[in-house]
Amino acid sequence: MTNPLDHVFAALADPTRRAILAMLLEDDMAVTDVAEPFSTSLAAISKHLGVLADAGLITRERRGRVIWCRLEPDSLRAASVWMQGFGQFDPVDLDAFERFLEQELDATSE
Amino acid sequence: MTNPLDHVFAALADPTRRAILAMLLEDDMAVTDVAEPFSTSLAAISKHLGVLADAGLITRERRGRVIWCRLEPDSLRAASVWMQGFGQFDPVDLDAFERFLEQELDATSE
DNA sequence: GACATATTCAACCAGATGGTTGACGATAGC
DNA sequence: GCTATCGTCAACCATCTGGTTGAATATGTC
Repeated sequence: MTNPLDHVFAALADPTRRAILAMLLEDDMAVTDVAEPFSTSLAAISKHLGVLADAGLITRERRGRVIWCRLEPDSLRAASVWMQGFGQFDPVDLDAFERFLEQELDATSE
Repeated sequence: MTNPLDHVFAALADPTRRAILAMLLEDDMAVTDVAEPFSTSLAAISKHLGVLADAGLITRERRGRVIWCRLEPDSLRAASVWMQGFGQFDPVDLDAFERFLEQELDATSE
């Protein structure tokens, strides 16, 4: 009834969550470390991580006291295929991608 | 403050709106014709079209009594670049895209 | 001008969303 | 066992969202 794409796109619609994904692109992170650069509460970030996990965009694994978050890029495949089908865009332009990430991270820290 | 990507992804998060975009992929359409296959009210579809227009995904042009809706695929480019940057996915797989569209349109008519 | 068609607007409603704070459960270290 | 740390849960709040219905606006036709 609810399409997986619903959850993926809804998860991506929030700038905080996109910033979190960008951070996880670098490396796996503990929840506390994910929350550190944001001015919102840890509980709010925990909720965001829940939304990302429900969409399949990340997985969380407890190791001792710490819960590690890992990006699951394959979960974006369906959504990416959907969008490419509309635009028939050029192949991956990583320079443009870098620019977007910087722009978004700047906006986050404002 | 609000990123354009926010609006694009939020617009794509709704299955009715994705179905509308798929319909417009075929050809430009009048608002009434867009609404026809859906069981919701015309006013609801009009709101969806407003969301899509705000995100830049469609444009609307009045010609006489009728307002024509046109897909603006270029507006997906930024979002597509963002996603491809994460997944480094294969180039466009149009077969997979067709399957998604069919799946979504089936779900819409249920 | 009167009427029909096409579309939006306004007011409303129920439910989701993103945020907060404070309490709670789980684990590590002393 | 006590205590500090990591993270979630629960309750609450304001705002957004997707839907409705009925009125309003704009255009075409007679």
